[in-house]
Amino acid sequence: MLVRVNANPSHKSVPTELTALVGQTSLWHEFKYQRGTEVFGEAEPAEYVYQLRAGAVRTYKLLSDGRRQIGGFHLPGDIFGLENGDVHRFTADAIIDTTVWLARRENMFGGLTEVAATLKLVNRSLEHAENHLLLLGRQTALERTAAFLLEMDRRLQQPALMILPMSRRDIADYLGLTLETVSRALSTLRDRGILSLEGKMQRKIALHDRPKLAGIALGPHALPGRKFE
Amino acid sequence: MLVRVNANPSHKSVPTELTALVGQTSLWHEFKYQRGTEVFGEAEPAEYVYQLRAGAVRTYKLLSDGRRQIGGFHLPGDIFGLENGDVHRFTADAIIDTTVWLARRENMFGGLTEVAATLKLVNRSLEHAENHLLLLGRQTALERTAAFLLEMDRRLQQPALMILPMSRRDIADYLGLTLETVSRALSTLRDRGILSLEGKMQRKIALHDRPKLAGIALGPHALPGRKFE
DNA sequence: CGACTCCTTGACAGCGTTCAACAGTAGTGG
DNA sequence: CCACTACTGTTGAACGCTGTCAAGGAGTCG
Repeated sequence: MLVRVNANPSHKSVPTELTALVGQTSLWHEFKYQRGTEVFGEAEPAEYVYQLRAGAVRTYKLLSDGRRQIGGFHLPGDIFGLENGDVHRFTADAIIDTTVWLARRENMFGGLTEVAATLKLVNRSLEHAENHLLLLGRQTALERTAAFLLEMDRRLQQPALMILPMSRRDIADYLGLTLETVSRALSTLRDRGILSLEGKMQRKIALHDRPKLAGIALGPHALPGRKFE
Repeated sequence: MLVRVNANPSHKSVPTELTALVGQTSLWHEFKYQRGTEVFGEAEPAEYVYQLRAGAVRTYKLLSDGRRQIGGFHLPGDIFGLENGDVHRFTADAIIDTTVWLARRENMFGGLTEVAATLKLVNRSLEHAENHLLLLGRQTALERTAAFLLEMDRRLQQPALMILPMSRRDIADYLGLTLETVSRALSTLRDRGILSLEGKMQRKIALHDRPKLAGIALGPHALPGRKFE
């Protein structure tokens, strides 16, 4: 039997946003990063804008003793590296083998369309960060895990089988938890029949009850008929 | 004996930013909010830009069961209400009696200078949110409290005596803690000689050892000579 | 096959929450 | 001016969620 697995990345790219940022397509170059390698580092000058073609990227901050907070994951179609201003405020590296298109930021002339397109992207990042704040500050481990799954599900266009590129540790560092707690939360959701963990490495997840998952993500008092983004 | 208490607000206003956003000064109007009243609500259309003249404002999100996450505090000189896009993603209300200058956003013509000034402000909000993420996701109660004090100290221009407008509950909801934990953390810092809590309502704080406080905020492995923003 | 990584699960500990009591202050109205 | 109430903040005690430590299985790679 055939099931839809994740989504076709090419459908997600938004050419309008690209051309608004850097007019000529010819200024974009393809580049590949091996799994685990750094795309850019925190505090480095932000020279390029990236659009992810294939693979996955995580952006994070580190504390001096190694604690890590992942700010977000970038999936095919996403534009990133721009939401940082002139200097990167995060480190970005490839979770799996990754292909990007990149353009020098100096090729952006600072015209109205470019600044407006940048504003739109930065604003989107801000909105994501704001939701992330509520998650980290005020939600339980189970709620965070449910919210993470729903976010990935939405961004992968609700595939029948979701293939996560990131490890349990990555998820934990995104959710402000430990990998053990994430693992336990996923097991709990499995035991409740909301999802099933498939495949040998357990990175394939099938969601069986999205409404119930959303109910968990929104907290105990969220009514069944409630809408969510 | 006289000590410097907080800072003179008027020195903080940045006329350049204001005029870049809305050219004519005449388009700004003064408005007052009583302590506890709402400036704007989440999901409302963002009609105005605000500059805080006096008082203090908190912006926050609520979960359906009442859990609250404060995204930030606005102090005299700050511009806010713009970092939300077309629709407010936070509720904002006055912590104490507050005076603002406001201008209709429709008076912003979307020209290059205005969009560029907006981008700068939104980018600043994003940077703040990103640091907040690390705080909420990966720092302990004592570290969060130390970081909060340093942020306020910096924004009030390191006064000899810091007068906080917000309650322990507000601080807790900003730091993702309970008010009891914040109170205990402050007592711990007092017992260590890093600060003293003064005044009847304990909202006056004098910092005695900023380097040590910074050492706590950055985590156990931060070396003494380390730089911080 | 051996070394390594990734994930799950169990047992236990601890940090922060919850529940509670108490004191001091502000606000209100008589 | 005082009584009354509501609010704010501190502190103590016990609980519980999540972290820590540990073991074991399963997959991958050379």
